[in-house]
Amino acid sequence: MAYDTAQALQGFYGIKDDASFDPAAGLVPLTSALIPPLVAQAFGLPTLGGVAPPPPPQPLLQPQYSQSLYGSLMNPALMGAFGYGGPHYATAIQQHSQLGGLPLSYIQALAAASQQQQQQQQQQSAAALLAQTAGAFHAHSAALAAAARAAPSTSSALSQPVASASLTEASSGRGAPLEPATTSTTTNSSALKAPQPSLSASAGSVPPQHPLMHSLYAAIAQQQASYGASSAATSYAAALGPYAASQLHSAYYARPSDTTPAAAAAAAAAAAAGAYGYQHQVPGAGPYGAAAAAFHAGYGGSSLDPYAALAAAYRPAAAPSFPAPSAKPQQSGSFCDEDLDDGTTRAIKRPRLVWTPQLHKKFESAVQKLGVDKAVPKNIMQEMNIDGLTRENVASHLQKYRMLRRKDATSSEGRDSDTQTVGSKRSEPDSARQAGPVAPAATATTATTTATATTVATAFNAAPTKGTAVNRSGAGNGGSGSGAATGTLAGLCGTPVAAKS
DNA sequence: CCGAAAATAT
DNA sequence: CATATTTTCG
Repeated sequence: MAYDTAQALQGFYGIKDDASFDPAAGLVPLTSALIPPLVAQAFGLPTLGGVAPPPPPQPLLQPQYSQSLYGSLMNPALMGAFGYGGPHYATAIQQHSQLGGLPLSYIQALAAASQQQQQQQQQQSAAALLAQTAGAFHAHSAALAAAARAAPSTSSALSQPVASASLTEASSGRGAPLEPATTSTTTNSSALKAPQPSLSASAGSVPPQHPLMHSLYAAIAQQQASYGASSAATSYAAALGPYAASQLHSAYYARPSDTTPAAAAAAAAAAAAGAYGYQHQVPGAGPYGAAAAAFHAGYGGSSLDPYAALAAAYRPAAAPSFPAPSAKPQQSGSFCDEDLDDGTTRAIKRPRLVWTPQLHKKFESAVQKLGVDKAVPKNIMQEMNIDGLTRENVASHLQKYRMLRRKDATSSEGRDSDTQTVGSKRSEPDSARQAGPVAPAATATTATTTATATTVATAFNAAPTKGTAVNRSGAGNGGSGSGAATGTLAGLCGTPVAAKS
């Protein structure tokens, strides 16, 4: 029988009650199958495939502490802020972690997971491995950015991602190093080159770097070299292109409010998990992490990525995310506009918005709140008040929404219609004083509330991809009907916004 | 700014 | 290939 990831995870989670392992605390377990040997090696971890390290009885770390370490480990910038290299830091690591400075809890997670996925890992083909490696990179960047997002006093400076900055600068090839693969067909050639400079750059020009990071980059570089000519390199490179992009993006998503180490860890973990296709929606995990993951998942989508499917499948379950231009007007400008630096940096495309159920819910209620005739993009957008959401986004969604409604109305409500006119909405059932030019849809839409609502909702919530029936288990919030999810929503709405207008 | 249709991305 | 989202256009 097929290996049940959901079950495995569940079992995994069941093992501990300790806060250190509580996903809600921000530590999302990464299973061994998800951790490429390469990474393990770079981090000085014992080979996970072989000897499964016995899961230590109890975590020694204070959850918060481990999270901090985790976060800092993944983020050079953060480490700088933490005064990495200082005696305090060193001591802390030495004292609390036995393996390469990784938080014990993290290691434990790997260990536990490895026991369960050992088999699988052994069977992985070279291709899968490759894809994984790429995925790891991706995950790393996601985590990196996510962590950076919460860097204590650095957050504001993050609008100009440290790493990415050096990446772009160093990769003097003003060509299109960071180009996130414009056309799928042209991806190959250009993408093949992109990663090269990126790697060397990040390895060399990021000042305060944790030794482990060096190892990682070194290992990856090495790996890359060995794959250099093979066709496989293509996929690897392709996967790496997004690496740069995702890093830049997530940095832009930085939110001033999200500055606690815990949040950082949560975000980092979630992001990493997401990048791996493990959009395991953990209750309480920072909405930002989830959001980031959702976005990043979109970038991991190499057809060779074994986890791409999962990522896709999970995407809708994640908290809605938006390229938050940030609350600060001064910085917000830099978002979608191209950096004028010196031509080395290219404009970054705003990531595709994913209309998650939560987001759609907001949209819907906004539409209801406003009347039929007031429900136009701009108003809806304002009503929703979601950071980073653009009018275009709404307009588009509205178009689709109306389309569905119309279709639905006509098909299921042919004659008796109005019976349901129920006004779950107030404010203008009869204010149809708009005899004018208005849309023909108006009438149809007004009625059928209930009937269509369901259908529409369904249509909107339907998961995009097929495949992977795998776990959706723990997540649970994918459902449309159920309430909850409020927490996430709360996290979503934040500062008013922006985007360029 | 709106809405529809074309173009892309997934 | 079908959809979801983004862009373009009137």
